[in-house]
Amino acid sequence: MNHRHSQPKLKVVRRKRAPTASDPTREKLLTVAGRVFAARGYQATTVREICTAAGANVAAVNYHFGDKFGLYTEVLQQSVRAAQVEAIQNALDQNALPEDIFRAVIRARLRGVCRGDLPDWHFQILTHELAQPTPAFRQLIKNVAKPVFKRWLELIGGMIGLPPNDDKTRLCAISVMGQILAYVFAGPLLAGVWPDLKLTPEQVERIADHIGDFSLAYLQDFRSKHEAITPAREPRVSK
Amino acid sequence: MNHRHSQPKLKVVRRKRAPTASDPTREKLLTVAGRVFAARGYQATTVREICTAAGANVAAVNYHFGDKFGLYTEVLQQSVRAAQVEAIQNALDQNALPEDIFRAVIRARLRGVCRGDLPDWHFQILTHELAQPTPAFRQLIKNVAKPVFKRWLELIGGMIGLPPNDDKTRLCAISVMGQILAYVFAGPLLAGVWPDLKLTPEQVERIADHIGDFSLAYLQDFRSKHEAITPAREPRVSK
DNA sequence: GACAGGTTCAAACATATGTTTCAAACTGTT
DNA sequence: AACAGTTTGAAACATATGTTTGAACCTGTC
Repeated sequence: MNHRHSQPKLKVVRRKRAPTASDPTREKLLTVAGRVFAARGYQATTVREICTAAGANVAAVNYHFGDKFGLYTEVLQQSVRAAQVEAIQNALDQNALPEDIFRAVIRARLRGVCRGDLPDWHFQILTHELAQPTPAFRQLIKNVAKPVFKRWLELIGGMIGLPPNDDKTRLCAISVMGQILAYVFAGPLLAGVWPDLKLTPEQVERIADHIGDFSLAYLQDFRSKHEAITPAREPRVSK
Repeated sequence: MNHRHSQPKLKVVRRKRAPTASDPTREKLLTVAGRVFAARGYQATTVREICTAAGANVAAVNYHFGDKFGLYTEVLQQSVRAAQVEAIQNALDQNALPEDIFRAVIRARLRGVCRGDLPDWHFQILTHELAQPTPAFRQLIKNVAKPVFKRWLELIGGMIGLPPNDDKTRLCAISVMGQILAYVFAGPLLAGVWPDLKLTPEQVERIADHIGDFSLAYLQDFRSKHEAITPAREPRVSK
Protein backbone atom coordinates (compact mmCIF):
# COMPACT_ATOMS: atom_id res chain seq x y z
CA MET A 1 0.00 0.00 0.00
CA ASN A 2 1.04 3.55 -0.52
CA HIS A 3 0.40 6.32 1.98
CA ARG A 4 0.66 9.40 -0.12
CA HIS A 5 -2.51 10.93 1.22
CA SER A 6 -3.23 9.38 4.56
CA GLN A 7 -0.87 10.06 7.41
CA PRO A 8 1.35 7.05 7.80
CA LYS A 9 0.96 4.74 10.76
CA LEU A 10 3.41 2.63 12.60
CA LYS A 11 3.82 -0.96 11.59
CA VAL A 12 5.47 -3.98 13.13
CA VAL A 13 8.89 -4.93 11.86
CA ARG A 14 9.40 -8.36 10.42
CA ARG A 15 12.94 -8.87 11.69
CA LYS A 16 13.34 -11.20 14.61
CA ARG A 17 16.29 -10.08 16.69
CA ALA A 18 15.99 -6.85 18.60
CA PRO A 19 18.01 -4.10 16.89
CA THR A 20 20.39 -3.85 19.80
CA ALA A 21 23.64 -5.12 18.30
CA SER A 22 25.61 -2.85 16.03
CA ASP A 23 24.10 -3.57 12.65
CA PRO A 24 26.16 -2.01 9.84
CA THR A 25 23.47 -1.69 7.20
CA ARG A 26 20.88 -0.58 9.72
CA GLU A 27 23.27 2.09 10.93
CA LYS A 28 24.17 3.14 7.42
CA LEU A 29 20.54 3.41 6.43
CA LEU A 30 19.82 5.64 9.39
CA THR A 31 22.60 8.14 8.70
CA VAL A 32 21.96 8.24 4.97
CA ALA A 33 18.23 8.54 5.47
CA GLY A 34 18.76 11.53 7.74
CA ARG A 35 20.50 13.46 5.00
CA VAL A 36 18.00 12.53 2.32
CA PHE A 37 14.89 13.15 4.41
CA ALA A 38 16.32 16.50 5.45
CA ALA A 39 17.02 17.51 1.87
CA ARG A 40 13.78 16.37 0.27
CA GLY A 41 11.24 15.93 3.01
CA TYR A 42 9.35 12.77 3.80
CA GLN A 43 7.13 12.50 0.79
CA ALA A 44 9.70 13.39 -1.82
CA THR A 45 12.21 10.91 -0.48
CA THR A 46 12.20 7.47 -2.10
CA VAL A 47 13.37 4.37 -0.33
CA ARG A 48 15.27 3.44 -3.46
CA GLU A 49 17.37 6.58 -3.24
CA ILE A 50 18.18 5.90 0.39
CA CYS A 51 19.04 2.29 -0.25
CA THR A 52 21.29 2.88 -3.23
CA ALA A 53 23.03 5.71 -1.38
CA ALA A 54 23.52 3.36 1.56
CA GLY A 55 24.68 0.56 -0.71
CA ALA A 56 21.84 -1.65 0.43
CA ASN A 57 19.04 -3.50 -1.22
CA VAL A 58 15.63 -1.95 -1.81
CA ALA A 59 14.10 -4.36 0.64
CA ALA A 60 16.48 -3.35 3.41
CA VAL A 61 14.27 -0.53 4.66
CA ASN A 62 11.24 -2.75 4.95
CA TYR A 63 13.26 -5.46 6.60
CA HIS A 64 14.97 -3.31 9.20
CA PHE A 65 12.30 -0.71 9.87
CA GLY A 66 9.18 -2.42 8.59
CA ASP A 67 8.20 0.64 6.72
CA LYS A 68 9.39 3.83 5.11
CA PHE A 69 7.66 5.63 7.94
CA GLY A 70 9.30 3.40 10.52
CA LEU A 71 12.67 4.52 9.23
CA TYR A 72 11.55 8.13 9.25
CA THR A 73 10.34 7.90 12.81
CA GLU A 74 13.72 6.65 14.01
CA VAL A 75 15.49 9.39 12.07
CA LEU A 76 13.21 11.98 13.60
CA GLN A 77 13.81 10.73 17.13
CA GLN A 78 17.52 10.74 16.47
CA SER A 79 17.26 14.32 15.21
CA VAL A 80 15.39 15.52 18.22
CA ARG A 81 17.85 13.74 20.47
CA ALA A 82 20.63 15.55 18.63
CA ALA A 83 18.85 18.88 18.81
CA GLN A 84 20.54 19.73 22.06
CA VAL A 85 17.40 19.29 24.08
CA GLU A 86 19.26 17.77 26.95
CA ALA A 87 21.78 20.61 26.82
CA ILE A 88 18.92 23.04 27.20
CA GLN A 89 17.36 21.06 29.99
CA ASN A 90 20.68 20.97 31.79
CA ALA A 91 21.04 24.70 31.37
CA LEU A 92 17.53 25.23 32.70
CA ASP A 93 18.00 23.00 35.72
CA GLN A 94 21.36 24.20 36.90
CA ASN A 95 21.58 26.29 40.01
CA ALA A 96 22.67 29.80 39.03
CA LEU A 97 21.46 33.35 38.64
CA PRO A 98 18.38 33.59 36.40
CA GLU A 99 20.25 35.85 33.99
CA ASP A 100 23.04 33.32 33.67
CA ILE A 101 20.65 30.44 33.12
CA PHE A 102 18.85 32.59 30.57
CA ARG A 103 22.00 33.24 28.57
CA ALA A 104 23.10 29.63 28.88
CA VAL A 105 19.84 28.40 27.36
CA ILE A 106 20.16 30.75 24.42
CA ARG A 107 23.71 29.66 23.85
CA ALA A 108 22.81 25.97 24.09
CA ARG A 109 20.02 26.30 21.60
CA LEU A 110 22.02 28.35 19.13
CA ARG A 111 25.02 26.05 19.27
CA GLY A 112 22.85 23.41 17.68
CA VAL A 113 22.97 25.24 14.37
CA CYS A 114 26.74 25.05 14.01
CA ARG A 115 28.12 21.60 14.64
CA GLY A 116 31.53 21.83 13.05
CA ASP A 117 31.08 22.48 9.37
CA LEU A 118 28.63 19.72 8.52
CA PRO A 119 25.15 20.74 7.44
CA ASP A 120 22.61 21.00 10.18
CA TRP A 121 20.25 18.49 8.63
CA HIS A 122 18.67 17.70 11.97
CA PHE A 123 17.02 21.08 11.97
CA GLN A 124 16.12 20.81 8.33
CA ILE A 125 14.04 17.80 9.21
CA LEU A 126 12.35 19.72 11.98
CA THR A 127 11.66 22.50 9.49
CA HIS A 128 9.84 20.05 7.28
CA GLU A 129 7.87 18.93 10.29
CA LEU A 130 7.02 22.53 11.05
CA ALA A 131 5.50 22.88 7.61
CA GLN A 132 3.67 19.57 7.73
CA PRO A 133 3.60 17.92 11.13
CA THR A 134 3.33 14.16 11.28
CA PRO A 135 1.80 12.39 14.28
CA ALA A 136 5.31 11.52 15.41
CA PHE A 137 6.14 15.20 15.60
CA ARG A 138 3.10 16.17 17.62
CA GLN A 139 4.05 13.46 20.03
CA LEU A 140 7.55 14.89 20.30
CA ILE A 141 6.20 18.36 20.95
CA LYS A 142 4.07 17.02 23.75
CA ASN A 143 6.84 14.98 25.30
CA VAL A 144 9.83 17.21 24.72
CA ALA A 145 9.02 20.76 23.74
CA LYS A 146 6.20 21.30 26.21
CA PRO A 147 8.11 20.45 29.40
CA VAL A 148 11.09 22.49 28.27
CA PHE A 149 8.87 25.44 27.48
CA LYS A 150 7.23 25.09 30.87
CA ARG A 151 10.60 25.49 32.59
CA TRP A 152 11.38 28.34 30.21
CA LEU A 153 8.19 30.11 31.26
CA GLU A 154 9.02 29.64 34.93
CA LEU A 155 12.46 31.12 34.40
CA ILE A 156 11.22 34.16 32.53
CA GLY A 157 8.25 34.60 34.81
CA GLY A 158 10.66 34.68 37.71
CA MET A 159 12.79 37.24 35.94
CA ILE A 160 9.96 39.68 35.35
CA GLY A 161 8.04 38.95 38.52
CA LEU A 162 4.97 37.44 36.90
CA PRO A 163 3.46 33.95 37.10
CA PRO A 164 4.48 31.49 34.37
CA ASN A 165 1.01 31.35 32.90
CA ASP A 166 0.67 35.13 32.58
CA ASP A 167 0.22 36.24 29.00
CA LYS A 168 3.05 38.72 29.33
CA THR A 169 5.37 35.95 30.45
CA ARG A 170 4.38 33.91 27.45
CA LEU A 171 4.86 36.81 25.07
CA CYS A 172 8.34 37.41 26.44
CA ALA A 173 9.23 33.72 26.22
CA ILE A 174 8.17 33.64 22.59
CA SER A 175 10.03 36.87 21.85
CA VAL A 176 13.28 35.27 22.93
CA MET A 177 12.47 31.94 21.33
CA GLY A 178 11.59 33.67 18.08
CA GLN A 179 14.94 35.38 17.83
CA ILE A 180 16.60 32.00 18.09
CA LEU A 181 14.21 30.38 15.65
CA ALA A 182 15.17 32.92 13.03
CA TYR A 183 18.65 31.46 12.88
CA VAL A 184 17.56 27.88 13.33
CA PHE A 185 14.70 27.64 10.91
CA ALA A 186 14.84 30.55 8.51
CA GLY A 187 18.15 29.53 6.98
CA PRO A 188 17.23 30.05 3.32
CA LEU A 189 15.63 33.37 4.12
CA LEU A 190 18.65 34.59 6.07
CA ALA A 191 21.02 33.40 3.38
CA GLY A 192 19.14 35.43 0.82
CA VAL A 193 19.05 38.50 2.99
CA TRP A 194 22.47 38.36 4.67
CA PRO A 195 24.68 36.31 2.34
CA ASP A 196 27.90 37.04 4.21
CA LEU A 197 26.61 35.50 7.42
CA LYS A 198 28.85 32.59 8.34
CA LEU A 199 27.72 30.56 11.32
CA THR A 200 31.14 29.88 12.78
CA PRO A 201 31.28 28.95 16.47
CA GLU A 202 32.59 32.43 17.30
CA GLN A 203 29.86 34.12 15.31
CA VAL A 204 27.28 31.93 17.02
CA GLU A 205 28.59 33.06 20.40
CA ARG A 206 28.29 36.68 19.27
CA ILE A 207 24.74 36.08 18.14
CA ALA A 208 23.89 34.41 21.43
CA ASP A 209 25.33 37.34 23.35
CA HIS A 210 23.36 39.75 21.23
CA ILE A 211 20.09 37.93 21.76
CA GLY A 212 20.80 37.89 25.48
CA ASP A 213 21.52 41.62 25.58
CA PHE A 214 18.59 42.43 23.33
CA SER A 215 16.14 40.50 25.47
CA LEU A 216 17.46 41.39 28.90
CA ALA A 217 17.10 45.07 28.08
CA TYR A 218 13.34 44.63 28.15
CA LEU A 219 13.08 41.95 30.81
CA GLN A 220 15.16 43.78 33.40
CA ASP A 221 13.49 47.07 32.57
CA PHE A 222 10.07 45.47 32.95
CA ARG A 223 11.02 44.01 36.30
CA SER A 224 12.35 47.26 37.70
CA LYS A 225 9.34 49.19 36.47
CA HIS A 226 6.79 46.79 37.97
CA GLU A 227 8.41 45.64 41.16
CA ALA A 228 7.14 48.72 42.96
CA ILE A 229 3.63 47.44 42.28
CA THR A 230 4.23 43.70 42.55
CA PRO A 231 7.30 43.11 44.66
CA ALA A 232 7.33 39.41 43.92
CA ARG A 233 10.79 38.62 45.18
CA GLU A 234 13.95 40.38 46.30
CA PRO A 235 13.42 43.80 44.69
CA ARG A 236 16.45 45.33 43.05
CA VAL A 237 17.44 48.96 42.98
CA SER A 238 16.12 50.70 39.90
CA LYS A 239 19.43 52.08 38.58
CA MET B 1 7.62 12.75 -17.20
CA ASN B 2 7.62 12.94 -13.49
CA HIS B 3 9.73 15.40 -11.51
CA ARG B 4 9.95 13.76 -8.19
CA HIS B 5 13.66 14.16 -7.87
CA SER B 6 14.74 16.92 -10.20
CA GLN B 7 13.59 20.44 -9.44
CA PRO B 8 10.69 21.19 -11.75
CA LYS B 9 11.07 23.62 -14.63
CA LEU B 10 8.62 25.88 -16.31
CA LYS B 11 6.85 24.63 -19.40
CA VAL B 12 4.80 26.28 -22.10
CA VAL B 13 1.06 26.15 -21.77
CA ARG B 14 -0.96 24.58 -24.54
CA ARG B 15 -3.99 26.82 -24.28
CA LYS B 16 -4.40 29.42 -26.96
CA ARG B 17 -6.08 32.46 -25.46
CA ALA B 18 -4.25 34.53 -22.92
CA PRO B 19 -5.62 33.90 -19.40
CA THR B 20 -6.87 37.46 -19.11
CA ALA B 21 -10.63 36.98 -19.09
CA SER B 22 -12.32 35.66 -15.97
CA ASP B 23 -12.05 31.91 -16.39
CA PRO B 24 -14.17 30.12 -13.78
CA THR B 25 -12.37 26.78 -13.70
CA ARG B 26 -8.95 28.42 -13.90
CA GLU B 27 -9.90 30.59 -10.96
CA LYS B 28 -11.33 27.68 -9.03
CA LEU B 29 -8.22 25.64 -9.61
CA LEU B 30 -6.04 28.42 -8.29
CA THR B 31 -7.92 28.90 -5.04
CA VAL B 32 -8.33 25.20 -4.39
CA ALA B 33 -4.71 24.49 -5.24
CA GLY B 34 -3.60 27.11 -2.75
CA ARG B 35 -5.32 25.28 0.09
CA VAL B 36 -4.09 21.88 -0.95
CA PHE B 37 -0.51 22.90 -1.62
CA ALA B 38 -0.43 24.66 1.72
CA ALA B 39 -1.73 21.62 3.54
CA ARG B 40 0.40 18.97 1.87
CA GLY B 41 3.33 20.69 0.22
CA TYR B 42 4.22 20.51 -3.43
CA GLN B 43 5.34 16.92 -3.70
CA ALA B 44 2.58 15.38 -1.65
CA THR B 45 -0.14 17.19 -3.53
CA THR B 46 -1.70 15.33 -6.43
CA VAL B 47 -3.29 17.06 -9.37
CA ARG B 48 -6.16 14.62 -9.10
CA GLU B 49 -6.95 15.83 -5.60
CA ILE B 50 -6.91 19.44 -6.72
CA CYS B 51 -9.05 18.73 -9.74
CA THR B 52 -11.70 16.72 -7.97
CA ALA B 53 -11.86 19.31 -5.19
CA ALA B 54 -12.27 21.99 -7.83
CA GLY B 55 -14.88 19.94 -9.67
CA ALA B 56 -12.73 19.87 -12.78
CA ASN B 57 -11.26 17.20 -14.98
CA VAL B 58 -7.82 15.72 -14.35
CA ALA B 59 -6.55 17.29 -17.54
CA ALA B 60 -7.59 20.78 -16.47
CA VAL B 61 -4.34 21.55 -14.70
CA ASN B 62 -2.23 20.65 -17.71
CA TYR B 63 -4.52 22.53 -20.01
CA HIS B 64 -4.65 25.75 -18.03
CA PHE B 65 -1.19 25.81 -16.47
CA GLY B 66 0.74 23.42 -18.67
CA ASP B 67 2.13 21.66 -15.69
CA LYS B 68 1.65 20.87 -12.05
CA PHE B 69 4.58 23.16 -11.39
CA GLY B 70 3.08 25.89 -13.55
CA LEU B 71 0.04 25.87 -11.29
CA TYR B 72 2.23 25.88 -8.21
CA THR B 73 4.22 28.84 -9.48
CA GLU B 74 1.09 30.91 -9.92
CA VAL B 75 -0.17 29.92 -6.49
CA LEU B 76 3.16 30.91 -4.96
CA GLN B 77 3.16 34.30 -6.65
CA GLN B 78 -0.39 34.85 -5.49
CA SER B 79 0.65 33.93 -1.95
CA VAL B 80 3.55 36.31 -1.87
CA ARG B 81 1.38 39.02 -3.31
CA ALA B 82 -1.10 38.36 -0.51
CA ALA B 83 1.57 38.24 2.16
CA GLN B 84 1.16 41.90 2.89
CA VAL B 85 4.46 42.81 1.30
CA GLU B 86 3.06 45.95 -0.14
CA ALA B 87 1.59 46.86 3.23
CA ILE B 88 5.04 46.57 4.73
CA GLN B 89 6.61 48.57 1.96
CA ASN B 90 4.03 51.27 2.46
CA ALA B 91 4.74 51.32 6.16
CA LEU B 92 8.46 51.55 5.51
CA ASP B 93 8.18 54.35 2.99
CA GLN B 94 5.79 56.58 4.85
CA ASN B 95 7.05 59.80 6.34
CA ALA B 96 6.85 59.50 10.11
CA LEU B 97 8.92 59.06 13.23
CA PRO B 98 11.21 56.02 13.03
CA GLU B 99 9.55 54.49 16.07
CA ASP B 100 6.14 54.84 14.48
CA ILE B 101 7.30 53.33 11.22
CA PHE B 102 8.92 50.55 13.20
CA ARG B 103 5.71 49.68 14.99
CA ALA B 104 3.69 49.99 11.80
CA VAL B 105 5.89 47.45 10.03
CA ILE B 106 5.53 44.96 12.87
CA ARG B 107 1.80 45.41 12.86
CA ALA B 108 1.56 45.05 9.09
CA ARG B 109 3.57 41.86 9.07
CA LEU B 110 1.70 40.30 11.97
CA ARG B 111 -1.69 41.16 10.57
CA GLY B 112 -0.94 38.75 7.77
CA VAL B 113 -1.39 35.81 10.10
CA CYS B 114 -4.96 36.60 10.98
CA ARG B 115 -7.13 37.38 7.98
CA GLY B 116 -10.57 37.00 9.41
CA ASP B 117 -10.96 33.44 10.59
CA LEU B 118 -9.81 31.59 7.51
CA PRO B 119 -6.60 29.62 7.73
CA ASP B 120 -3.46 31.49 6.81
CA TRP B 121 -2.51 29.07 4.07
CA HIS B 122 -0.42 31.65 2.29
CA PHE B 123 2.16 31.45 5.03
CA GLN B 124 1.90 27.70 5.19
CA ILE B 125 3.08 27.58 1.61
CA LEU B 126 5.97 29.85 2.46
CA THR B 127 6.79 27.53 5.35
CA HIS B 128 7.08 24.64 2.94
CA GLU B 129 9.35 26.76 0.78
CA LEU B 130 11.46 27.53 3.83
CA ALA B 131 12.01 23.83 4.35
CA GLN B 132 12.64 23.07 0.71
CA PRO B 133 13.11 26.14 -1.45
CA THR B 134 12.23 25.88 -5.11
CA PRO B 135 13.88 28.08 -7.74
CA ALA B 136 10.74 30.17 -7.81
CA PHE B 137 11.19 30.94 -4.13
CA ARG B 138 14.83 32.00 -4.41
CA GLN B 139 13.77 34.37 -7.12
CA LEU B 140 11.10 35.81 -4.86
CA ILE B 141 13.56 36.33 -2.04
CA LYS B 142 15.87 38.20 -4.35
CA ASN B 143 13.12 40.35 -5.82
CA VAL B 144 10.90 40.91 -2.80
CA ALA B 145 12.49 40.04 0.53
CA LYS B 146 15.89 41.56 -0.14
CA PRO B 147 14.75 45.10 -0.99
CA VAL B 148 12.33 45.14 1.93
CA PHE B 149 15.05 43.96 4.28
CA LYS B 150 17.35 46.66 2.95
CA ARG B 151 14.84 49.33 3.93
CA TRP B 152 14.36 47.57 7.25
CA LEU B 153 18.10 47.76 7.90
CA GLU B 154 18.17 51.45 7.04
CA LEU B 155 15.33 52.11 9.45
CA ILE B 156 16.90 50.23 12.33
CA GLY B 157 20.37 51.54 11.57
CA GLY B 158 18.95 55.03 11.78
CA MET B 159 17.30 54.21 15.09
CA ILE B 160 20.48 52.98 16.76
CA GLY B 161 22.86 55.34 15.02
CA LEU B 162 24.77 52.74 13.05
CA PRO B 163 25.14 52.17 9.29
CA PRO B 164 22.73 49.67 7.69
CA ASN B 165 25.49 47.22 6.88
CA ASP B 166 26.85 47.14 10.43
CA ASP B 167 26.65 43.70 11.98
CA LYS B 168 24.90 45.08 15.03
CA THR B 169 22.24 46.62 12.82
CA ARG B 170 21.70 43.27 11.14
CA LEU B 171 21.54 41.44 14.44
CA CYS B 172 18.88 43.83 15.68
CA ALA B 173 16.92 43.59 12.45
CA ILE B 174 16.89 39.81 12.72
CA SER B 175 15.97 39.96 16.40
CA VAL B 176 12.80 41.83 15.57
CA MET B 177 12.09 39.78 12.47
CA GLY B 178 12.56 36.57 14.42
CA GLN B 179 9.96 37.52 16.99
CA ILE B 180 7.47 37.97 14.18
CA LEU B 181 8.50 34.79 12.42
CA ALA B 182 7.73 32.82 15.54
CA TYR B 183 4.05 33.62 15.11
CA VAL B 184 4.08 33.39 11.34
CA PHE B 185 5.98 30.20 10.76
CA ALA B 186 6.08 28.24 13.99
CA GLY B 187 2.34 27.70 14.15
CA PRO B 188 2.36 24.00 15.04
CA LEU B 189 5.05 24.55 17.63
CA LEU B 190 3.17 27.43 19.25
CA ALA B 191 -0.06 25.51 19.20
CA GLY B 192 1.58 22.67 21.07
CA VAL B 193 3.19 24.96 23.58
CA TRP B 194 0.48 27.57 24.06
CA PRO B 195 -2.80 25.87 23.13
CA ASP B 196 -5.01 28.68 24.35
CA LEU B 197 -3.46 31.21 22.01
CA LYS B 198 -6.15 32.52 19.69
CA LEU B 199 -4.96 34.82 16.93
CA THR B 200 -7.90 37.17 16.95
CA PRO B 201 -7.33 40.63 15.48
CA GLU B 202 -7.24 42.13 18.98
CA GLN B 203 -4.74 39.55 20.20
CA VAL B 204 -2.61 40.20 17.14
CA GLU B 205 -2.55 43.90 17.98
CA ARG B 206 -1.49 43.05 21.52
CA ILE B 207 1.28 40.85 20.21
CA ALA B 208 2.43 43.56 17.84
CA ASP B 209 2.51 46.08 20.67
CA HIS B 210 4.49 43.67 22.81
CA ILE B 211 7.08 43.03 20.10
CA GLY B 212 7.40 46.77 19.61
CA ASP B 213 7.91 47.41 23.34
CA PHE B 214 10.24 44.45 23.72
CA SER B 215 12.46 45.57 20.87
CA LEU B 216 12.44 49.29 21.46
CA ALA B 217 13.67 48.72 25.01
CA TYR B 218 16.99 47.61 23.59
CA LEU B 219 17.12 49.83 20.52
CA GLN B 220 16.47 53.06 22.37
CA ASP B 221 18.77 52.05 25.19
CA PHE B 222 21.51 51.22 22.71
CA ARG B 223 21.10 54.58 21.00
CA SER B 224 21.25 56.58 24.17
CA LYS B 225 24.25 54.65 25.47
CA HIS B 226 26.27 55.08 22.29
CA GLU B 227 25.33 58.52 21.12
CA ALA B 228 27.89 60.07 23.44
CA ILE B 229 30.54 58.22 21.44
CA THR B 230 28.93 58.40 18.01
CA PRO B 231 26.49 61.32 17.97
CA ALA B 232 25.09 60.41 14.60
CA ARG B 233 21.97 62.53 14.69
CA GLU B 234 19.87 64.63 17.07
CA PRO B 235 20.96 63.18 20.43
CA ARG B 236 18.19 62.60 22.93
CA VAL B 237 18.26 63.01 26.63
CA SER B 238 19.02 59.77 28.39
CA LYS B 239 15.99 59.63 30.73
C1' DG C 1 -28.04 26.32 -38.84
C1' DA C 2 -23.10 25.64 -40.07
C1' DC C 3 -18.66 26.49 -38.67
C1' DA C 4 -14.32 27.34 -36.08
C1' DG C 5 -11.87 27.76 -32.04
C1' DG C 6 -11.60 27.26 -27.42
C1' DT C 7 -12.71 24.08 -23.45
C1' DT C 8 -13.95 19.78 -21.05
C1' DC C 9 -14.09 14.92 -20.51
C1' DA C 10 -13.09 9.86 -20.05
C1' DA C 11 -9.80 6.83 -20.98
C1' DA C 12 -5.30 5.45 -21.70
C1' DC C 13 -0.06 5.81 -21.08
C1' DA C 14 4.29 5.64 -19.15
C1' DT C 15 6.54 5.49 -15.29
C1' DA C 16 7.82 5.83 -10.32
C1' DT C 17 7.34 3.93 -5.95
C1' DG C 18 6.37 1.25 -1.51
C1' DT C 19 6.12 -3.30 -0.64
C1' DT C 20 6.37 -8.38 -0.99
C1' DT C 21 8.38 -12.77 -2.20
C1' DC C 22 11.37 -16.36 -2.10
C1' DA C 23 15.69 -18.12 -2.96
C1' DA C 24 20.61 -17.43 -1.98
C1' DA C 25 24.22 -16.01 1.22
C1' DC C 26 25.76 -15.53 5.68
C1' DT C 27 26.69 -16.51 10.80
C1' DG C 28 27.15 -18.66 14.82
C1' DT C 29 26.28 -23.23 17.27
C1' DT C 30 26.48 -28.07 17.95
C1' DA D 1 30.35 -30.47 8.45
C1' DA D 2 25.43 -29.79 9.30
C1' DC D 3 21.93 -27.05 10.75
C1' DA D 4 18.77 -23.11 12.25
C1' DG D 5 18.07 -18.52 12.32
C1' DT D 6 19.11 -14.19 10.32
C1' DT D 7 20.21 -11.12 6.63
C1' DT D 8 20.63 -9.87 1.74
C1' DG D 9 19.40 -9.81 -3.21
C1' DA D 10 16.90 -9.66 -7.68
C1' DA D 11 12.75 -9.69 -9.44
C1' DA D 12 8.00 -9.07 -9.40
C1' DC D 13 3.54 -6.74 -7.70
C1' DA D 14 0.13 -3.50 -7.05
C1' DT D 15 -0.90 0.85 -7.35
C1' DA D 16 -0.54 5.98 -7.60
C1' DT D 17 0.46 9.81 -10.36
C1' DG D 18 1.68 13.36 -14.01
C1' DT D 19 0.66 13.68 -18.53
C1' DT D 20 -1.32 12.91 -23.18
C1' DT D 21 -4.89 11.98 -26.49
C1' DG D 22 -8.73 12.38 -29.28
C1' DA D 23 -13.42 12.86 -29.29
C1' DA D 24 -17.38 15.44 -27.43
C1' DC D 25 -19.11 19.83 -25.95
C1' DC D 26 -19.75 24.51 -25.79
C1' DT D 27 -19.99 29.45 -27.57
C1' DG D 28 -19.96 33.07 -30.27
C1' DT D 29 -19.93 34.49 -35.55
C1' DC D 30 -21.23 34.41 -40.33
